Amino acid sequence: MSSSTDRTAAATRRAGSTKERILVISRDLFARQGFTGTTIADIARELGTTTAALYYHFPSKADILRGLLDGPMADYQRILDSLGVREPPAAELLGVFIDLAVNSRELAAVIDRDPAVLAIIDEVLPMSSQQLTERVIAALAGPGADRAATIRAHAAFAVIKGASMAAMSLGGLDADGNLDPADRAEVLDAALRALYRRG
Amino acid sequence: MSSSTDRTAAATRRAGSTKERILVISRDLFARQGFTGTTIADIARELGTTTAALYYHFPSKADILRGLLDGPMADYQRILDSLGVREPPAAELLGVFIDLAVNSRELAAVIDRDPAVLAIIDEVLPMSSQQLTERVIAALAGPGADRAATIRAHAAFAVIKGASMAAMSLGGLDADGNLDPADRAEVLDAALRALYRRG
DNA sequence: GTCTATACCCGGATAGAC
DNA sequence: GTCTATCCGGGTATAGAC
Repeated sequence: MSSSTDRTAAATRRAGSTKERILVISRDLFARQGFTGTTIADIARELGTTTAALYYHFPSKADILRGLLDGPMADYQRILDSLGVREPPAAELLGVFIDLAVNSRELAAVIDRDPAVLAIIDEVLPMSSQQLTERVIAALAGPGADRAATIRAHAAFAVIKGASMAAMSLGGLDADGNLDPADRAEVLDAALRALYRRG
Repeated sequence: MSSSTDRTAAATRRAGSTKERILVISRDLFARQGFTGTTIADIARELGTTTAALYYHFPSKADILRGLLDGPMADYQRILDSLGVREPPAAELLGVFIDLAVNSRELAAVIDRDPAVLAIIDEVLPMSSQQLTERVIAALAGPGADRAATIRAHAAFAVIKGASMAAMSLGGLDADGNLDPADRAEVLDAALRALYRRG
């Protein structure tokens, strides 16, 4: 939520610049119909212009997606980098990922739903998105994790994604777009229980 | 399976009928590239024929998908129906879903990844696929479940899908395509811990 | 910055011969 | 059952006027 807010005052008119409006509209449509399932005609219609006008602001459909992704991607990258410096406790790391999932909720669904999106991401990323996930799993599973611990790490990660999405669609967001603290705690606890065996 | 199977041993070569080969090839390609990301030409190439030949066996691309889905769909439906008769303990229900996830592993990814697939499914189904999921969540959460219990049910369901996929990609399948019993137990335990609060 | 018009391609599907 | 040839629609993108 830090990187995505550094807009210049000039670029921020009352309703936002056209470029920003396009991003907002696209984010919404991508979330509902997927990236491939959304046409630039859809976006243009919502924007109230023609498709040609869109291309004045963005050189391609893929660039619109990139514009949407680079905020969350930077956040993700920052988390990954911090893992190299110190190993945070699992509870903290899981909490960070809940917040990331909530902040990029419209994109979260799109990302691991559309193979075309994965291709675009991998095009930009230093490492493949699969490697990215593996890095997180490794951090959750801890050093020298055996097969069972790795599976549990995947389980915990799945809880983060699945249960926070569920909480949000159950109406767990306040006016500012933050997850209800009780819901957040519930998700976090479930993830931690999945991660650690009893006893 | 009486009259249709004794039809000319010639039609049933060692590798199976052309129709079956198309299904196998398609399942594979859909899993790797997604449904929308796979073209009829892709399938035809793999099959060693032209696209026109494909249309002798299937009237449309969507029908190929339907051919792949109706097996797992029937399984799913059977589970749903059994819920009406008796409420199985959560551990049993979760176990059933692990096996379903494993048996339809190539399709599992396709199903909740491609919006186009959801549309095709909803076209055939008596209830929407969203309602289907809700039905399972309700069964897992138990009668009179509050908000927190519902979130935990989603968490457990997410573990089933995420962790069994992970176990499989870690090489947890034997020659017969069954999940390693130890892995299965690990996934099931994690799901149960996610579902039930400690104490 | 936005328009009209259109090029261009690709994917699904069909016609009809063999 | 499979082929060649082709249609058709829709989707991205561009040209050029205003």
